[in-house]
Amino acid sequence: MYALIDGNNFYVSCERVFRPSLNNIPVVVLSNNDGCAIARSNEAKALGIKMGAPWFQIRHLQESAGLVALSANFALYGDMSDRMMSLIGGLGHTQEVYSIDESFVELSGIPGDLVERGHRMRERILRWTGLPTCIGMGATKTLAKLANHVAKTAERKPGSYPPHLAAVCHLGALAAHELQAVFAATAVTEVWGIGPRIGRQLQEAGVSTVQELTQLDPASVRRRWSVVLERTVRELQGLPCIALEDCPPAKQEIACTRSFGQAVTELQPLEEAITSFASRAAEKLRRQDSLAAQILTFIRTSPFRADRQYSRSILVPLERPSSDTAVLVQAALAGLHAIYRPGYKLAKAGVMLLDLCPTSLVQEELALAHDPPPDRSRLMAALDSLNQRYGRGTILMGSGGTGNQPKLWTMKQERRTPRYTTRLADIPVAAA
DNA sequence: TCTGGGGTCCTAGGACCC
DNA sequence: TCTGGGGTCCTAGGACCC
Repeated sequence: MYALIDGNNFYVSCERVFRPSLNNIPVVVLSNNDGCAIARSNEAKALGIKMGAPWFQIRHLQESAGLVALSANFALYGDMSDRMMSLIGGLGHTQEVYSIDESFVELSGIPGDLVERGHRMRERILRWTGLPTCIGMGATKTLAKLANHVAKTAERKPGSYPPHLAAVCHLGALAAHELQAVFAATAVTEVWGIGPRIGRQLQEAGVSTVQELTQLDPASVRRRWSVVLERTVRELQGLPCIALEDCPPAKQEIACTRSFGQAVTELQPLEEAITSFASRAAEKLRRQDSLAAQILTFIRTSPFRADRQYSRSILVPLERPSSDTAVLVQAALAGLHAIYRPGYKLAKAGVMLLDLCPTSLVQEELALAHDPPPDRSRLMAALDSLNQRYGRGTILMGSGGTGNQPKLWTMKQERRTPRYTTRLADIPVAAA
């Protein structure tokens, strides 16, 4: 038995904890670069704002409907997430932190009324962190996800499901006819693992509700679609096919990519950007104690513009696996020089570290032709601790440009709230 | 004017091996 | 005249997730 707990409209809810004036009004949180809406309050959803809606298309709602938009404040959301996750751990034996706002919890053998336990957990999270949540429970992870969808929808849209399923929904506790009614009232596109593409194909095959999906034969689903969809069908039928991952595996690739605040055509600002992306990626790599054997650099124009398009990437193999910022930056810049062409309005660039392996498993080599490169792991450790203590960007590679002058390529963040919980200077002051 | 970032898994097809 | 079968590894691309 599994539970899935997630924060309602998570980023918006984090902002509301520190700015109660945002309660009961339409609020969206914008993606990096203030590009599009990535979180919406219920009031914003009611205005018809879709997930991912470009900001320039909805900004008129500021005047006409009192919409408030905020730039994403990931330092705040990450810290609020840590607080919420540590509470959620108390719900069962093992916990998988699935995303910034979701956890699966294994519930087998937990005595007592699970629905009541779920309601108590919601109340505790709300009282201790200020964050509203919903909880779904079921025999498999896919059913728990589905139950969570039912819990949220029943709360937000009265009449869509029986009211006693709001906020906490345990599919395993329903009578058979009640479960079938829930399945019949839910579209296949709400199922975890079914995206727009497969959803369309299912509907063309006459399968539009979860109830119809659960009646398909898994083997035929595998032949017609794939083993992935077969697992989804079996999970909906109650057979666990996806295990809980209580200790997250090391990443197999690490990326740092950004859209620019404004178009870039010159090489020099691109070098600064690529330097900073590679440095940041190297930092993440060292945090998981791994080395990269290849690095990919890419640049591209905006596919939304009518301008001449340019999009290229290049994979640069390293002589030996490394997590050294200088080595990775140098390789990334070599890649950039190979693919850069003047005259294009570039909108985005990025760096990806590939072919990762744990530092402890790296293949040693015979020093035949020349001496091995100097070991700079202590230098990197010092760099990381300085940047952690005094703030990101305290120590930079020279090709990243000096920290003082404003950079045209950095992203737009015109509406970011303070880092209330992670910077001393930003801690809110309570008036007496 | 203006459209995010960071991941995973699966499959098909080519190259190569014996 | 007549040219196999079985396997692995790698890569690119598709689909999905939040």
